[in-house]
Amino acid sequence: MSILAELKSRLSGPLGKLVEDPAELLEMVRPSQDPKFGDYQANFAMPLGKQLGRPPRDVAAEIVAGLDVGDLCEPPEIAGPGFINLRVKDDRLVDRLAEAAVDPRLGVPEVESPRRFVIDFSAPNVAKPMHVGHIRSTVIGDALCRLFRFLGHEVTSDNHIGDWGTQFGMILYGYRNFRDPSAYDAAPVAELARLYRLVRQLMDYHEGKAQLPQLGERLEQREAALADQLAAAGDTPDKKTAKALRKAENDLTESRKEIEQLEAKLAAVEADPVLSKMAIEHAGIGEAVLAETAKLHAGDAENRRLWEEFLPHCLDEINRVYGRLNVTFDHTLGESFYQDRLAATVDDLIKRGIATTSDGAICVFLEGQNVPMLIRKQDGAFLYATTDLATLGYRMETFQPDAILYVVDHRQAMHFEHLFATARLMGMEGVRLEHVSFGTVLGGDGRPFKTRSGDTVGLEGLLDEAVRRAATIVAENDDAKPKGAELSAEERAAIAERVGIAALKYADLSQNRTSDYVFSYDKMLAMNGNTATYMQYAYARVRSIFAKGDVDVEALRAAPPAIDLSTPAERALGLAILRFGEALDLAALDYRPNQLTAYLFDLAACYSTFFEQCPVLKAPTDALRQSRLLLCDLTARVIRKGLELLGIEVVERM
RNA sequence: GCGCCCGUAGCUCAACGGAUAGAGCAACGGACUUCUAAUCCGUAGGUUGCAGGUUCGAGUCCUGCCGGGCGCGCCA
Repeated sequence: MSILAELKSRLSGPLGKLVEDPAELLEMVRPSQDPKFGDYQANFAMPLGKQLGRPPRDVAAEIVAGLDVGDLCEPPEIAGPGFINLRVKDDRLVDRLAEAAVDPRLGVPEVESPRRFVIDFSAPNVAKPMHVGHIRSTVIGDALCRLFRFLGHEVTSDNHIGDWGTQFGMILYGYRNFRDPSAYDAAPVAELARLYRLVRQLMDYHEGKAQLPQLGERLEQREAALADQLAAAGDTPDKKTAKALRKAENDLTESRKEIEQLEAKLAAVEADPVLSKMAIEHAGIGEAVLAETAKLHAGDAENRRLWEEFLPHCLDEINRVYGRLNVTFDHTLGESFYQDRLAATVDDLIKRGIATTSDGAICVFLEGQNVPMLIRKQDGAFLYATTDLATLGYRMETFQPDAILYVVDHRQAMHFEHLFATARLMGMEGVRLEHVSFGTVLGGDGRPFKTRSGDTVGLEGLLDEAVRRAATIVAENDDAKPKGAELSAEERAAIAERVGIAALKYADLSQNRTSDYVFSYDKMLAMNGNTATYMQYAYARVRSIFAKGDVDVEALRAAPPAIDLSTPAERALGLAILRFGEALDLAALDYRPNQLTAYLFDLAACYSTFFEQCPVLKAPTDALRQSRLLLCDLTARVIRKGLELLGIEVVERM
C-alpha cells in the first residue's frame, strides 16, 4: 500500500463516524503543493463543515482527535480554513525505502481487481512510409500498454493497420507499370516505397491539373467577395463585419498559397523529362488505381496474389521503424482481416432495426446526432465505420475486454461518438469504450505539420535527425569530460541512438495529450530541462558512482543498509522515490503519460540537488556512504522503470 | 449555421474544485583542483482572453462575449 493509500485508510475511520460514505471525501487527500504544508494534506474538512453546518476547523479537529497515525506521521496540523497537514515520520520513510529496496516492483503494488484492456493504436497505412502523424498514437499507445501492464492489468495491444485501401491499388498499379525487377528482387521494401511515391506523384499531378481551374475560380470568387465586403463595410465596420472581413482575407491568402504550392508541384513534374513523359502516358492513372483496388476487393486472383506478396514486405518496413522505436504489438489485425465480416455486420444491424436505408446508403441514425453513421455506400462498398464495427464485434468475442482504448487523433471524435453509440444500441454494455484522443502536430504556422513543399514529414527522417543531433551532443559532452573522452565511436553511436529517440518520444509524452502542439526540432530534440536526456543523465551519473566506487549493487540491495534522511535533500529524494506508485495511478486515471514524465522530472531534479549537496563515495562516515548509495540505487531503479514504462531506454554511460 | 476542443509568464507548456498559479527555454547574477557543469543555486517575469454566475474556496464548474483550431452522408 502506498503512503497515500495508507493515510486514506487511516482517515476513513474518524471520517466514517461523520458521514456514511467517506470514499468521495477521501479523494481529497493528496500530496501537498508546498513542503511547508507537510507531505500530504486532507482537504475535506471544508465541504464537510458546510454539510454538517459546523465550523470546518472544528470538524478537522474532531477528525484529528480520532485519528490514529502516531506511528506514521508527525502530529497533524490544522491550518487555514481547515486543511489537515500531514508530515510523514522519517522513520516510516526509511522503513518503506528499505522495503522498496528488496522489491522488484519498487514498492508499487499490483491492482487488486485487474481489468482486461484492448488498446488500439498506431494504425498506419502500411503501403506508404510512416509519417509524423503516426508518432503520437504510437508513442502514447505503447506507453499506456506498458503502464497498465505494470499496474497488473491484462493488456492486449492491437495495431489496426490500413492494409486494404487505395494505397494497395497504387502499389499494384506501380508494380505493373513502373517496376524495376532487379531493384525489386534486391530490396523489395525500398522498391515498393519508390513505386508508391511515384504513383502518388503522378496521381497528384493529374488531380492537381484538374483541380487548378476550380481553385482559380475560387480565388476569383474570394477576391470578389472580399472586395464586396470591403465596400459594404465602410470605414468603421462593426465587430461582426470586421470578423467576416478577417475570415475573407484569410480565405483569400489560403487560396493563393494553395495555388502557389500546386503550381510549384506541377512545374516540378513538367520540368523533369522522365516524369512528364510518364504523366502524359498515364493520364488515366487515378481511375486505373481505383480499378486495381476494386479488383483486389472483388477477389481477383492475380491482384490477391500480389497483395499477399507485398504485404510481408510492407510489414517488414513498418516493423523496422517499430524496432527503432522499441514498440511491439500483440496483434496486427488490419482492415483486410475483417473483410469477410462486413456484409454480415451490416445485415445484422438492418435485421435488428438499428440501421436503415437512406438515399441508397445504409445508415445508423443516432439520437442527438445531426448526421448518421454510414456503414454502406450507395454503390455497395463498405466504409471504415463498418470495419470498426466488425472489429469491435471481433474484439468482444475474442478478448472479452472490460475496456477498449482507441488512441486516435482528436479529429475523429465524432466518428467514435457514433461508433460507441451504435455499440450501445447493439447491446455492448459491459465494456468501457474510450477514445483516448490527442491533438494534432502543427507546424510553425499553426497548421498541421508539413514540409515547405506541402508534403507530410516522414517519420524515419525525424528519427535520423533526432539521432544526428544527439550524436553531436554526446560527442561534445564526452570530449569535455574532466579526465578526457571515455567512449569509443561505437559506444557514442549506440548512445546517440537511444538518447535521440528518447528525446523524440519524451517530447510527445510530456505534453498534455489533448492539446495540439507545435512541432519544432529544437524543442523536440532539446536535451536539457524537462527531457528524457535529463533523466538519462541522472541515471548515468548514478551508474558512474557505482562504477567509480566499485560497489556491489546486488549485495547492497540484498541487505539494505539503514537510510539516513537527515538533510533536506536526502529526505526530499527519499519521499520522491516513494511516490512512484502515486504517479503511475495518476497517469493511468486519465490515460495521461505526462503525469509520469512530470513525476520523473521531479525525481531527477531531487536527485540532481542531492548529487550537488551530498557526497556519496566521500561521505563523512561509512554508514552515510551506504545510506546514500542505496538512495542512489533506488533513484536509478525508479528512473529506469519509469522510463521503461514510457518506452524509453536508459544508457549506462553518456 | 450546428457540434467538439482550446486561450495561463516574452516563447513552449504544467497544474486530479483547495492555501501565495508552477516548470523548462530565453534573460540576468553566481558555482567546476572535489562522485559526469547534459548540472546546481539565485534574480526577474502573471488582472490565467473579457464579463457575469455557482461555491467556504474557481485557471479548473455554468452562461454570454472575444479570439483560434478541428469536424459536420457515401475518404480513412
